Amino acid sequence: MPVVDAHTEELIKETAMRIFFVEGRLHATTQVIAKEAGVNRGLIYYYFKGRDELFEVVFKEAVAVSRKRIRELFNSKEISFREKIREFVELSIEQHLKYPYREMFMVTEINRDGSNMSMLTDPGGELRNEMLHSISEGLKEEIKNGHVPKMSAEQFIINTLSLCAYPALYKPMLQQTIKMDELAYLKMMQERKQLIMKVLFKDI
Amino acid sequence: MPVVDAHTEELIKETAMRIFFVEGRLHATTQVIAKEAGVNRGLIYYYFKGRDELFEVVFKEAVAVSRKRIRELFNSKEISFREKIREFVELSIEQHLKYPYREMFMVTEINRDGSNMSMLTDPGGELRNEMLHSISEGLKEEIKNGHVPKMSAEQFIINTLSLCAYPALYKPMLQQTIKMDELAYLKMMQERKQLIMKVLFKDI
Amino acid sequence: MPVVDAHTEELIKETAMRIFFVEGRLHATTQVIAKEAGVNRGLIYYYFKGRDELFEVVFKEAVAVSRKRIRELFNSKEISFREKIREFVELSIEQHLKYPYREMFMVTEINRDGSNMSMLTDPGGELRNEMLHSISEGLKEEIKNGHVPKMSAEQFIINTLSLCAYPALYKPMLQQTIKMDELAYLKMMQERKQLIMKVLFKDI
Amino acid sequence: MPVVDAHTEELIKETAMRIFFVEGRLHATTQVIAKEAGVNRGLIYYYFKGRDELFEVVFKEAVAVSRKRIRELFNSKEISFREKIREFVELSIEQHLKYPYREMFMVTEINRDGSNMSMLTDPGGELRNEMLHSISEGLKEEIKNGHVPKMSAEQFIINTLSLCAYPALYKPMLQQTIKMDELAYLKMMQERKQLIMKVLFKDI
DNA sequence: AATGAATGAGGCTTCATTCAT
DNA sequence: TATGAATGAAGCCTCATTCAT
Repeated sequence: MPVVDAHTEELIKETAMRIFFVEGRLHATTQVIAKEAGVNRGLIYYYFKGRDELFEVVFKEAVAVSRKRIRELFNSKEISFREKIREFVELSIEQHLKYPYREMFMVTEINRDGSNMSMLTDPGGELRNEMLHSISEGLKEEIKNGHVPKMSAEQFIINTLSLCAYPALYKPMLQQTIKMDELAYLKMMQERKQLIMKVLFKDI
Repeated sequence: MPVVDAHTEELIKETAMRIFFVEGRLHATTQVIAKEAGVNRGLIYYYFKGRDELFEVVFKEAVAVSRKRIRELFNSKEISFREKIREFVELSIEQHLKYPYREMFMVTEINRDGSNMSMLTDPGGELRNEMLHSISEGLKEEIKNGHVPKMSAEQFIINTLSLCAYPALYKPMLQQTIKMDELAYLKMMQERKQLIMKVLFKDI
Repeated sequence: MPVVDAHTEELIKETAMRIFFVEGRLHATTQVIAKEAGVNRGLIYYYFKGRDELFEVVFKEAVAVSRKRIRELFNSKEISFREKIREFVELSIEQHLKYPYREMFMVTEINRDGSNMSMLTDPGGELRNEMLHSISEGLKEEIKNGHVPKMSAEQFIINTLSLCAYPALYKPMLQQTIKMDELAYLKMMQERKQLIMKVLFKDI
Repeated sequence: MPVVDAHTEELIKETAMRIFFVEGRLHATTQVIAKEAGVNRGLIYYYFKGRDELFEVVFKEAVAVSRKRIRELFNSKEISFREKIREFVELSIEQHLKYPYREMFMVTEINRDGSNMSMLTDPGGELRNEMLHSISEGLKEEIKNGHVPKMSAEQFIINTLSLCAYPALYKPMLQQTIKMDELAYLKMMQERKQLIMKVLFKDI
C-alpha cells in the first residue's frame, strides 16, 4: 500500500530512516526494507545504487539539519560560549530522542569492514574542527574564571559529546537493567539538558 | 600441523579476542578467525558450539576480571565513595585501552536481531544495580556538601560511564577527525582519569 | 538463462518428484536437484523455504490425488465393501507403480531424527481411521459368511496394505535377487491386483 | 562406563546394534555411537574400517542366526511345506520384534547412493532362491487342493514376506495413527502368527 | 517505473575420517 | 589399544545484486 502522494523514492528513504535510526534495526536486509515500504525490492537499486548508498543517503539526511544548525550556532559571533554549549546540548539530546539509533549506527559503521567513513567524517569531522576553533577562546575564559576545570578544547568537546550521546547508545540496556520505561527514559533525557550544563560548568 | 605448545582452544580464544575486541573486526567470519589462528575452521566447532558461543565465551572472559574487581570495589565498606568512583574511572579507562572495541561490541550487540542480551545483562545489569545501591548514600552526602550538582544516582552513574566509555567508542573517528595518533589518544585517555574526577566533583 | 516456457517452480517440483519418488534418490542434495532441474540452487530457497519444505510440498502433491480418491471411495454408501477393497488395491498398486519410492520415503521419513511426521500422519493417519470405521460393518459380514478369517478391522487393513506396499518397497531387491526385470516386475504387480483379492477373500 | 568383561569391539557392536536396529536411529553419527558405547570415537576406525563396515558387520550379525535357521528349515526334507511356512512366519515375526528396525534399515539401505547391496543380497538373495526351489513342489500341491489360490512361487513368497514385514516397517506410524501402544502392538504381532497362516491357506 | 525471477558469492555447520601420541 | 585433536569435504541457507520484461 504505497502512500498516495509520496514518491516511491521518498517512501523508501522514510522507511529506511525509520527502520535504521528510529527502530534500530541496522542489519535490516533490502528484502525487509522493501517489504515494509511496500515496494519491489528492485526499486532500491533503481533509485539508489545499492544498500550502502541508501544507507548513506538516509544517514546524511538524518544528519543534515542538525549539522547545519550546529554550524550556524558555532559560527555565530553574537552568542556567548556558554549559550552555544547550552544550545548544542539541547539540540543533541533532541536529535538523540528523534533518532535513537543514529548514534549507534555511527559507532557501528565507524567500524565496518568496507566502511568508507567518508559519509561520517564530513558531518562529524569538519564539525568538530569548527567547534574546536569556535570554542577555544570562550573555553579559556571559563577556565580562567574557574568555572571549568583546566582542560584542552578537545577534552571539553569529548566531555560534552559523551554526556549527550552515551545514554542514547545504551538506551536498550538502560531500559532493561534499570527497568526504565519509555516515559522514564524520556524524562531522564530531558533532565539531562540542564544537568549536563551543571556538570560542564561548576558555577551553575 | 598442530601448533606446538599452544593449546589450540586457547589460541582460538586469544585470536578471537584480538580480532573482536582489540582490532574491532566484529563481523569477522569463522573462516577468518580460523585462518588467523592458523587452525582448521572445523576446530571452532570442535571447541565451541559455533560462532556465537565463541563470541560469548570470549566476551565473558574479556569482562570477567573487571567485573569482579568492580563488584569488590563497590561492595567494600572501607573505601570512601569518592575513592570508589576514582578507582572505577581508572579501571574503566584501563579496560577501554586494553579492549578498545569491547564497548563497541556491546553497543552493537545490544542491538542485534537475535541478541540474547543475557550475556550482556549480567555484567552490565546487575553491576549497575549494585553500583546504584552502593553509591546512594555517598552521593547524597556529596550533593549536600555542594560538591556534586543535585541529581539521581542513575544520572550520576550515567555521567560517569559516559565520560569513560565514549572516547573508546569513537576512537577511530577521533583519530581521523582530530588527527589524533595512537600516542596522543593514549595520552588523552590517561589525562581523562583525573579530568573526569574534576568534572564529576566540583571541588577538585 | 531461464527455461523458456516452464514455470520454474513447477520445474523444480517435477524434478524433485522424479528424483525423490520415481528414482528413489531420497538423499539428493539441493545442489543436485537444482542442477538436474537446470536452475540456480538459490531458487530452491526462493520458491520454497528450504530443502525440507520442497520435500514436503512434493510429497503432499504426490499423495494428494490418491488420498482424495481413497477418501471418496471409503465414504461412499453405494459401493459394496468388497468393491471398496478391490478399488483400493488397484489404486494402491497403480500409485506404487507411478511413484515406486514414495512408500519407501514414508518408511524412511517415519524414522528420521527431526521428522515432524505431520506431513505423513494426515494422509496415512486420518485415512486409516476413516477406513477403519468404513469397513467395520462390511468386514463383519464377510467374516460371518466365512469368506474372511476372523480378525479385527485393524488386522484386515494391515494385511491389505502389506500386500500392496511391500513389493514396492523391495523393488530393487526383487529385481536383483529374483532377476526380475522392469517388465516382469510390472507384470507381477498387475497380477497382484487380482491375486491380493484372492488372498484376502477365501471365496474368490 | 565400559562394561567390565566386554571387549571394546563387542561393546561397539552391541551399541550399534541397539541404536540401529532396536531403536531405529539409522542416521546416528559415529559421534553418537561412540558416546553411547562409552568409547573413543577413533576406536570405531580401529576396529572397523569406518561407519559403513560397522554397519555391515552389525547387520550381518543381526541376520546371521535367522538366516541360518531359515536355510536349515527350507532345506529340511522332513518338514512339510505348510510347517515350513508356519515356522518361517513365526521366526520372521520374532525377528521383527527383536530388531524392529532391521527391516527398515534394509529398505533404506537398498536405496542408498553408494550402497553396495552386497551385504543385503546375500541374506536376502540366495535365501529367496533357496526358498523358491524348496517350496515349489509343496505350493503346487496346495494349489491343486484348492487351499491356496493359483499363483507363482514368487508371488507366494512375496505375500508371506509382506504380511510379516510390513507391520514392522510401519510400527511408528501404526502406533501414532491407530493409537497402538507397545503392548497392543506386541499383542497384534503375536496374533498375526496364526492370522497370516489363515490368510495364506484357505482351509485353516 | 516497476516487477518477479534469477544469480552467485559467502557464511555457518556437520560429520566421517585420519593422525600423533 | 586408546585418546583427543585435527582435517576437509559437503551440505544448507542468506542476501545483495542484476536482469528481462
